[in-house]
Amino acid sequence: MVLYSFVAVKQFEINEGKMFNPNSVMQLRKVLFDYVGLSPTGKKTATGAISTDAEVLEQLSEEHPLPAAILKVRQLGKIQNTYISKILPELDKDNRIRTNFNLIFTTSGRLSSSGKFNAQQIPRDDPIIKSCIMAPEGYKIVSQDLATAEMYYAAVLSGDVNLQKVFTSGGDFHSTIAHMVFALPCKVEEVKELYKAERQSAKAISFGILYGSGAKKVAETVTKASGQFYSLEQAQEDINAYFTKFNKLKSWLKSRKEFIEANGYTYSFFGRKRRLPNVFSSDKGIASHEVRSGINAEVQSLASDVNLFGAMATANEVKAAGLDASIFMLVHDSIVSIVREDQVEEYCAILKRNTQKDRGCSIKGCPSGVDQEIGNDYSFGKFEKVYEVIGDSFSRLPAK
DNA sequence: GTCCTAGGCGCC
DNA sequence: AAAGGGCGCCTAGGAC
Repeated sequence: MVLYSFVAVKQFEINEGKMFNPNSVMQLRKVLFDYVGLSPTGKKTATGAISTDAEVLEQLSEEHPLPAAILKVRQLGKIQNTYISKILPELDKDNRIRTNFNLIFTTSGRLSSSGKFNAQQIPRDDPIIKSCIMAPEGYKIVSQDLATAEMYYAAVLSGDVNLQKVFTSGGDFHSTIAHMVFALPCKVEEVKELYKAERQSAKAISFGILYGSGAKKVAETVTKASGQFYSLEQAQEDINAYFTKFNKLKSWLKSRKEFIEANGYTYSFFGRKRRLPNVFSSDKGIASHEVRSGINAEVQSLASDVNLFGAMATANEVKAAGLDASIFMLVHDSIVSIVREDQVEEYCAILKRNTQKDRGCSIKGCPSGVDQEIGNDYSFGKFEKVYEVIGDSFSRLPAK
């Protein structure tokens, strides 16, 4: 194993009298900062200790090859321990694995999944793992998700007509936003290649709004996603431009913040109460965190509820029509089903219609978009270029 | 052996 | 001024 040929690791093992365990954060800190002599990046954990997370290791890998080796150990270990070695031993006699979908555990109204196998954290870009979920002979797997669901409902709730226009105009969501916000002198379809950085900026800001993040986080996200340094000042400038264009969204966010701060709770569109007592905390950090949670809850709850209503309505209609189709997973904004081959077309139409139904929270004349995929397994045939060969070994390629 | 926290990381 | 929302599971390490 390459890891154990590093001088620093050998020295650690001699001095500490034990084998280096790369999964131990405490041991890793010693090796990186005491034995290799790297300088901490400044990033700290929640409790104030020196962080060794993926972002830190990526940064440190510019100084020394060891951090990259640790990253590799973590990536492979995650897949091995969490997925591969979990699935086979937990199979029932019918070769299926059964999990829990918890209906009342989350504050937003989303389901959660737990037990033998968390069905809501299957690696999205790993076709090997995803292809383990197979339809039986004569059946297909149908997966449908709501396109940019939370931004759609942010547009509905805020009543921001400019933001709603992004959905009525069709086209790639983040490209359209970038095109509008930065007044890009090209067609929307050209944004993806001509104005990559602007699109990434728009995307990061959109996500940032849903989560309540600021310019610092936006700058970090864009820098990481683009591989190009993107300054705090640039991020702030872009955020300002964003809110200039979507000023109704801005005022809605502000009014929700004020309501939450004044009342210590909020209600989602369909009437789910979210209690937020920490807004009254004297700790400003805790109080502002609570406000971010509250604003996010309104959007997340609505998007989730719409998906759940769509799933229930679909199940009812499927039952009434006597179709051989059943939903076996819900992943927050997606519905995954198993459908008899000859009924897939009919099923997809039912699913789409029931999901896009106007429940009093749609943009007029523009239902939320849905994306459907159909396949023999959950990888939907995305199998190419999973491995590369390195010498006499092989390595998993980075996802997408 | 069980339970807990910390740190990290998979998903939306 | 700054502020990343919601989950569950992995291992390490320590308390009991």
